Amino acid sequence: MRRRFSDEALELVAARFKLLAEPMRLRILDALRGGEKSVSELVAETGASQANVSKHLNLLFRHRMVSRRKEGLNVYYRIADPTIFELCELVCSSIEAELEASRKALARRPARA
Amino acid sequence: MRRRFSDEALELVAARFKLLAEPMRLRILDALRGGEKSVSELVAETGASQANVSKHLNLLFRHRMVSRRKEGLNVYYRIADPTIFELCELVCSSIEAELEASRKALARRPARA
DNA sequence: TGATTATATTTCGATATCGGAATCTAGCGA
DNA sequence: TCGCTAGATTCCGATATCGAAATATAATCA
Repeated sequence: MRRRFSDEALELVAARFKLLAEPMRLRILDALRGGEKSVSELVAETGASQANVSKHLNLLFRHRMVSRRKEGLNVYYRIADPTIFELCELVCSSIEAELEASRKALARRPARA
Repeated sequence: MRRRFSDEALELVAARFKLLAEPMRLRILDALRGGEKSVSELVAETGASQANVSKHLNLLFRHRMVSRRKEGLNVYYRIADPTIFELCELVCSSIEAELEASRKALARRPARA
């Protein structure tokens, strides 16, 4: 039981991953890729309800993944942590590798059962 | 609602992140950093129950994050997807940045309230 | 074959979190 | 001041998943 990481450290890392473990949050983050957007724009772009988008944005904000700026009635959100996209790219290539492996495993199956 | 990613693609990416969003799985993966280990070794090293370790390993295996080798009564697991560690390093530095930002925010508070 | 050991699987209760619906709040304009 | 609009918050039911406990399976050995 010799441990490289403390429980708290692991909790922090896991919490970070958990933020990205939600399709809708990923969609929101992707929508922000091009620059800041208001909540309504994000609602329009994601197809989710306003309440939902707002909740997700708040969560991301509390973890400093996005930052925000108020202008009149609107609130504009933008990506605060650019490592997000590196993470997603790594995961994407990892998934491609996994799918490719699955494909090959299927192809390796005896031609005539 | 112009979308860069399909729903399925986002589900896949989110599922991948979800795998890493569990402290115990991170601990197991970290234990495998040095090379393959048997289930009992992992149980000893993580302090979790055998059933739990087994379940986590199975989940990781089904997603091809680890692979395994049977030898007699033992089953040896090893990391199959090395991008895991890159992911964790990115997240760690991102967390450090977040904590540093929080620290500075605190320090910026008026000296005498 | 029967016992033992390593691992896997199933069941279960507790907990977390998503999305929907309704409501609240703040800022702007008439 | 009133009403409208953008966004935030609260409450709720449904669903997922963790860990614990018990049990099952499989490989080895006596």
